Amino acid sequence: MNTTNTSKVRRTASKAVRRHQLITATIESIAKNGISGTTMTTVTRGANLSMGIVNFHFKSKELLFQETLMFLAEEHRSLWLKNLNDNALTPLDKLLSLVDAHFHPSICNRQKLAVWFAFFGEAKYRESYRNKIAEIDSERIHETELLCRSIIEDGNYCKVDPMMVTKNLEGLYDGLWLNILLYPKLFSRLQAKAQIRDYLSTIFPDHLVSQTMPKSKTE
Amino acid sequence: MNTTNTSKVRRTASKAVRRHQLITATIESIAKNGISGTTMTTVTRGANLSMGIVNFHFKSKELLFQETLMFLAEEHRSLWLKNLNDNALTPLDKLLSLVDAHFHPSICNRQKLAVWFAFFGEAKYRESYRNKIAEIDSERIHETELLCRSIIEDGNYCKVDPMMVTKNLEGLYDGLWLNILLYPKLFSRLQAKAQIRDYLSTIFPDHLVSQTMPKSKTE
Amino acid sequence: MNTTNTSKVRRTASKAVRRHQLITATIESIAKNGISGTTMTTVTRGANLSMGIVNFHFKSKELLFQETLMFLAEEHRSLWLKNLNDNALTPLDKLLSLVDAHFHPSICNRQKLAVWFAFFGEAKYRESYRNKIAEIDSERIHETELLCRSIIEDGNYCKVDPMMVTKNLEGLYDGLWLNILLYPKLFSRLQAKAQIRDYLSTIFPDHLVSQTMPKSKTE
Amino acid sequence: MNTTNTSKVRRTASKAVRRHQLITATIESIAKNGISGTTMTTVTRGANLSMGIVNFHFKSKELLFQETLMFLAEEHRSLWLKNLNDNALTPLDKLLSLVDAHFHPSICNRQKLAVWFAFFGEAKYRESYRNKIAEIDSERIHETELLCRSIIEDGNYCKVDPMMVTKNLEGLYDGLWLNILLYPKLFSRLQAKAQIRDYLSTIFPDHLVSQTMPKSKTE
DNA sequence: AATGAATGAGACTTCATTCAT
DNA sequence: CATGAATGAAGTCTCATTCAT
Repeated sequence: MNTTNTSKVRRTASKAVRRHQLITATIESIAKNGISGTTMTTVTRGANLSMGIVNFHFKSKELLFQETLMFLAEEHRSLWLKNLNDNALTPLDKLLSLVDAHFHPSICNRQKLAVWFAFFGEAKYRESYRNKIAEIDSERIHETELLCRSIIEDGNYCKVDPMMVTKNLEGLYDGLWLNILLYPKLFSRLQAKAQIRDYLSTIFPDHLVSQTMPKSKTE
Repeated sequence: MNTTNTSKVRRTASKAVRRHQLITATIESIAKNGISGTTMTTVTRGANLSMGIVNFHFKSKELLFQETLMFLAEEHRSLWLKNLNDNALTPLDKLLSLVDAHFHPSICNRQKLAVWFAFFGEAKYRESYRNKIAEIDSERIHETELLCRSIIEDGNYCKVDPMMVTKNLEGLYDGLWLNILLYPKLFSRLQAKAQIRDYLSTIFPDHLVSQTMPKSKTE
Repeated sequence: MNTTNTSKVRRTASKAVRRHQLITATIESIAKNGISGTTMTTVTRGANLSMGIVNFHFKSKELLFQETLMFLAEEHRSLWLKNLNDNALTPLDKLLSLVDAHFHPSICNRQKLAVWFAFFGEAKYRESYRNKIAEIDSERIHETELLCRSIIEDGNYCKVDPMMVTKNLEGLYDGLWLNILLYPKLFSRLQAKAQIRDYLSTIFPDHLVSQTMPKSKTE
Repeated sequence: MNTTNTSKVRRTASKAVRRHQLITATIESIAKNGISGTTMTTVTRGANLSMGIVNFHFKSKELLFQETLMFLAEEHRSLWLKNLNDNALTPLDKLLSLVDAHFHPSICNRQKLAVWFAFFGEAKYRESYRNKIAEIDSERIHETELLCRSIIEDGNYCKVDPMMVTKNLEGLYDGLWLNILLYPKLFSRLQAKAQIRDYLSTIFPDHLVSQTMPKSKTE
């Protein structure tokens, strides 16, 4: 890094700051107005910047959206990845930590969920998603399967198929997210975590004791 | 191209026919172009009709979309409702039939799924969804819970919470739908059914025998 | 007339009836919705008829409007013409009768005034107006001038210019109509008649005695 | 064509300039094409600008029209108001100046008259008119009445009702405007001024000497 | 004669992008 | 780097007119 030329450093920093500022404003706007209601104006006004700036820092609205999607994906990945390499944790702890990452307040809030499903909902962004994020999903699926395999081996659950569990988990993540987004009064992230724990306790009864869901416990 | 009517013979079809024709074209267009890529032109061209006709039969694009959503919801509901009142079926059969309804080819195909998630993805249509379809969802959740209760009672599964199972099922429906939509190569409706059966066989072991998933069997 | 062929007579009658029905509906719609808010739909719905019928009885919306304008002009003309050839009346009586015709309830009501000024307001209808109605206006101006000349001669008002009076009267007709249309709370047709009488009493003091305006006298 | 700026030099004019430019173009278009023939295209093309600009500077066509009406009203008001507070003038001079303001070339020309009557002719703009301009009209009527009262007192015209004169004047303004608009060959603003002077000379014979109308004198 | 579903041109409006400042 | 006025393509909707019935 050129640490002597401060102006250049500042400029570079400024650039990253602007981009982050715009991505944040994009997330807020999509959550509030939907994808079709999100315009260059809603984004830049939300960021307190001028209209023309998006085409300067990103090349087009299209690319701004793609980078927003990437930002969410990376943010999510870095969260569930955090405890995965911690050798002090058991496979079960790691798995539960991975589950919890999906329902962490920094990920599972109405704004972010709204953006995820906004992208899921549009054919062209699904394409983007597949191109850019499939790898992250594969990685997580693979890690999950390995963890399940460890737990199965450890508990000698001969009838449990690790891939089946993995895919059920993947399904539950998305489905519970959607339910939380659609019916926030009926579904919550705490309950979602409890539900998945309940599921896992049925699959791995010797590792996890089934317990009744917490009723409106504040975290 | 218009395959049912030749060239000029297309004036003055019944109102219901036109409306259905336009709803079908809307589903096709949303699946192909996404909601934001679906215009009056894509819809009417798909139906081989003129632009102005949508505002004639529906009042606006907005209402066309709402009625399209309602159409899907009713179609889905009538399918899962079909076997629910058949007294010859056991509660388990009914529950499995309800599960299968979600993955019936007439419901769980790329076009229809694309439309469902298109509506889920836009804030304003989520509002529509809640207003119009919450009742159908409540009804299904209630019926599912009753069936679970019956099975639990019958099998004396004292540790199983019927509501927990119900909510897990609801989550799995949506989550597996999304996975099928996102990664059609990796997830299929047959596999989805098998996964849910696997889940249920863990919950209700005396009713359902766990079995390995069929590997890429064409239906 | 073919009085033996009743069906034919009825048809002919029916045609005139339809046309009148549509012209009436046009007047009502223009008064209510303005010219730009008047569509084939508002007209035909007002007449309780189907959309296509205007293009049958008139050739186009344009011609319907022109004939509506003509209808108003003829109706107006026949009213002010009525007493003009009555030899029992003095010139002054005839003049006053002509003035009163402009403020007769069948002419000077909000609906009809709205239509007159709708046509005055649009360049293309002003053209129509000039082409079709200029002659009627000339006729009335000419008659008015003759009457003024008679009264001037009779009263020996040597300083009064009959053309000046005529043009002032013509100006007052339209101007008071407009004021009635714009500010119905402040201006009324009774008051308008009184104003013009007041004006005439100043011009022809020996024929008309100046009198204070009637205050809210119901006709 | 754009005669003030050459070719490309037209970006970023001040907001007030653009607004005035568009209002002027609106007046020109309404005069030429009528209100219903005035579109965003006719206006912007007349101003040598792009279509989208109207919705940028005004919010909608509707608001452009309302501001155009206000512009005319203010322009008119500032003209007739000019001499009203000049203490060097007699009440009669003031009254005549007020009359003349209505027939000043900057006000009483075919373009402006066409726009006034376009607004008078449409129900919805009459409503606008009442909401926005009634106050200006009341102000003028009040001032006129005061002037008449002064003149009556000064000349001891005990039989003259100041309100009656005022309302006749208001009627004559509009009526003569309309005649000039409809029959420009037969009616002129000079003649209109002469007519009103003639009327006033009959009402206030000691202040104004009746004189024969000028025959086609060019100004 | 009459109907009204269907057409399609054209209106208003929105908005991503450009570019002079 | 940043601004925001300006552009113009494209979208939704209206509506006079047509024409099979």
